[in-house]
Amino acid sequence: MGTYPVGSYLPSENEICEQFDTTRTTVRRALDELLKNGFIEKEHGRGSRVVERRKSLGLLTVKGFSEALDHNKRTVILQEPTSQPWDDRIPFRLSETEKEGNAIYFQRLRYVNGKPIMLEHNWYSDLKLQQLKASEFIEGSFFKTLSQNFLIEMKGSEQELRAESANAEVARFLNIERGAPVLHISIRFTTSKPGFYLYSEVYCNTSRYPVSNSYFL
Amino acid sequence: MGTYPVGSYLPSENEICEQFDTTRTTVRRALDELLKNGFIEKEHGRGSRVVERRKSLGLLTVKGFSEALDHNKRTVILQEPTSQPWDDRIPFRLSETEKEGNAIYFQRLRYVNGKPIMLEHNWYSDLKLQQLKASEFIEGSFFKTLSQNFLIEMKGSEQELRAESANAEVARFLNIERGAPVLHISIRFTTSKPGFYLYSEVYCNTSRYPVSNSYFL
DNA sequence: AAGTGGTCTAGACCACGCG
DNA sequence: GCGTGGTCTAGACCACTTT
Repeated sequence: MGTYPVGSYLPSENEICEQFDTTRTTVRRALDELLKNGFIEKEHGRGSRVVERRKSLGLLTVKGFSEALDHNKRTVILQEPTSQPWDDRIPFRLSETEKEGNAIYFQRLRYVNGKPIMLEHNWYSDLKLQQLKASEFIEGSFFKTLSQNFLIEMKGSEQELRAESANAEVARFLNIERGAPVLHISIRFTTSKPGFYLYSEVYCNTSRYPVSNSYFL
Repeated sequence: MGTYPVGSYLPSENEICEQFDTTRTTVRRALDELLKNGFIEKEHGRGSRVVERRKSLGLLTVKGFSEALDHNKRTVILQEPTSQPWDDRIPFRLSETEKEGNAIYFQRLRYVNGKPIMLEHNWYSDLKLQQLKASEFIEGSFFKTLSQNFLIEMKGSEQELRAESANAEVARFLNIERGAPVLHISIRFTTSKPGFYLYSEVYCNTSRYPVSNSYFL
């Protein structure tokens, strides 16, 4: 085991099989993961080559902000998780069971290289998971906390994207002029816990850092 | 074989195996495709349920505009494919072989329900594929043409998204005010033909129709 | 011809939902 | 307990690239 420089080829799938005493199917699943996250490119008949990792925020992948690379990041909690009624802004249909309870809401502001870049509103059902404290977030990451403390993993997401003019609140937090264009992303995360979803409304200043996405297969 | 209404469950994977005389692996690959395209949801221990197809443009998937559902769509060619130097606007690194030749460029304006929604600039290397005529596009689709006439399939895409203010050109074509927020998407499509990429710069009016995306696994 | 990734068959075991 | 989807082993054949 080791580290492979950008541009070099990984061992062939069959060699990796021997090295880790496993099968092609499993090795290929692992390589597909690397492919999807932009670490390698596969070349039919030639091999799998390490490519330079994409820059920019990588927001659109399910991995979440904390795992985006290559930038100095900081997150400020603007609103501790609190129980309150569901918000009209959520553009996804809530399930009946979700609607029976309240929402746990929290708000964060995320900085990249010292500049406020993303304003984030988050909700989840208080019937499915207790109220957490932001100070308990593992390494500041909500996803890591769900994974390690509750064995809840992200399975996927649906997103709607809009270019909008910043309203007063967004402009204030992102330190931009009112009316400046911001990228508004509505996300519904599905999780490994049945019926448990996370909803996020994100407002993003993309003038310095574009949001990136990759799609494979 | 038949059609399954929204909300109903598909036969189990084992039943599908018998029905089509194939194996779990293959059936699961097919179901994962349906999952990724938002037709079904899988529920561990219960089954796979047909869900209502997502609305909105579905632009961010690799499938392309023509396969987005549920809207009346029309495409107008603003600029026939022509050979010209590569454009500075493309934010992706071009390969050395691409830079040796010119680009084939074409421009399209796409309407949804009678309103202009997307302004699209497209480039590909003239060294890798001949110049096509827009009138030869199969069902108006560039991707279908590549697939059926040249056996070139889309394998994936990288995208960068920005919220911007419409400049004069974009405002004119999208019939919006200058300075209004538009979603700017830069796309690099990878294809099954080695070294052959498609580059698109898309400007999208998202005030009526948000752009949607799904991400699974 | 040999080696690579792409796809497939065949079958095992596990985790989850439900009766 | 049983059927479901999730993951894995083991191995075959094909398409593509390189020597």
